[in-house]
Amino acid sequence: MITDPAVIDELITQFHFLQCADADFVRQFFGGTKVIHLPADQPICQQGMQCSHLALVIEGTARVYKIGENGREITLYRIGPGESCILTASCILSQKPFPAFAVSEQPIEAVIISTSDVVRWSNNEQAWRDYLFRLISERLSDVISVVEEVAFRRVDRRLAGYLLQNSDNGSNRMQVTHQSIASDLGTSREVVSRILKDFEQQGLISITRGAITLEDRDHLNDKSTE
Amino acid sequence: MITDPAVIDELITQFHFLQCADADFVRQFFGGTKVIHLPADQPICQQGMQCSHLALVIEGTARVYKIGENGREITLYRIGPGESCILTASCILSQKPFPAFAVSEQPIEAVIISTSDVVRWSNNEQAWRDYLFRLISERLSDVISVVEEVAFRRVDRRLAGYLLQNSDNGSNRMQVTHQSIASDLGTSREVVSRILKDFEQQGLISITRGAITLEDRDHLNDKSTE
DNA sequence: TGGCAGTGTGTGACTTTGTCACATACTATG
DNA sequence: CATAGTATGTGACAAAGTCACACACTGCCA
Repeated sequence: MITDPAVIDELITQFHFLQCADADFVRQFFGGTKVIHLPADQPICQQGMQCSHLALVIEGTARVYKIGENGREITLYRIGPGESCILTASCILSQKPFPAFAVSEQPIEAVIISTSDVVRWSNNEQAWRDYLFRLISERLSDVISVVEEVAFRRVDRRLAGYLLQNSDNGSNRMQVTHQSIASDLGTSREVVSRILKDFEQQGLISITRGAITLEDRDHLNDKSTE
Repeated sequence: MITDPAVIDELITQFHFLQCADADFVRQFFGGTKVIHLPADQPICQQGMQCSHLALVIEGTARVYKIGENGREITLYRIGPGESCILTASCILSQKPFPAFAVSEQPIEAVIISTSDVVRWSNNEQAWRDYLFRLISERLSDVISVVEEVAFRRVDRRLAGYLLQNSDNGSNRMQVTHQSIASDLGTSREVVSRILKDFEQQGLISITRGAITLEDRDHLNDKSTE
């Protein structure tokens, strides 16, 4: 049961379906759910698990990823505020095991919904169902983009794009390890290190332990698209 | 408008949602749709297109794939009888352009549904919405599997598995070009040719122009999992 | 019936990417 | 300030992708 008016307010602004839904559903929603907090770097879902709850993220982010036989990882997509782990929903409704892993990256505040509510609302509440459908469509697009990336684009170009996207546009700095980049891109740490060193020698970035600073966004952009 | 009782019968057996839906919807469905026929190897969707119709496949198959900058292709999934191009539905409902290509492989018989019907039924008819949701969930799983394959598995192993899955289990024969295999796996023709020749020299398969015969399924299976 | 276009396959040289086995360097903490 | 844990560097090699061809098979038409 959620009663804190501040939380209720925040939820209503972040989750559009609560605005579209009828009052009865909204009452049910706040009556049957609760807010949880999760520290950073906690495993959320294990591959093969049966999902017992669905989480709607209010604050923080999670990363959904695959692990290969060799132990390498690749990020499928991230879940941020206003979103939810749609794979979980999909698993609940199709009663299949979760096909990937998920961990919290920043500390997470989320609404927890039981499987029975997920199923019941999916049957009864159009706004809720639209929300799920839209989200899963977006994930499908995301994952298709990942396929395109790994199947066709060279690692150095993907890496250049990655740096541009994930660095603070003002300070041009980002706190990351080569390993974490490799895990996002689905390649190995050594490859990332090599290419980064290349970029550094070309004056595009500078590298320190645990952080990278972009020195020349323009040429990096050329690299990423060339 | 669909009136042929044989077609109606076939549709009802193949599309489960027509059995769950209420009589009124079923009447609407057959009243507002029509059956089309499409020869093999016809483009169905182009990347970037706005989808104007949704097709439910009765007979035949289609291939949904991505094309990379270099012209290489990779198959995301196939659409068979009882299924539909869920990406189309997703595009219709989220009003985004289609993010891939689709072509017919065998000649296709399909039911065509207008976007307005897709949207209206999604709002009103639970059986229909469940059908779409289940299908899109499956596609998401499919595409996640593709990511896993291309990101982590070696091409020779993937190819061995591909041969086992796509050959006739009785005759052990399959009619394919190396190029078409490459396009499914997301690699290049040369790589496929080289590995196939390897397999042939090991006595696992025999190769003729446009066809492959499996000679030793057991060892091929070892190859695919080793 | 021989030539010819279109399609399918083979090959070698080279680049890029992934793997393995290390060495080295930085950082926090007791 | 020693040391364990984490982060990065490196060289040798294997796997995969690219490029520029050569060559072979098939169907068709003059």
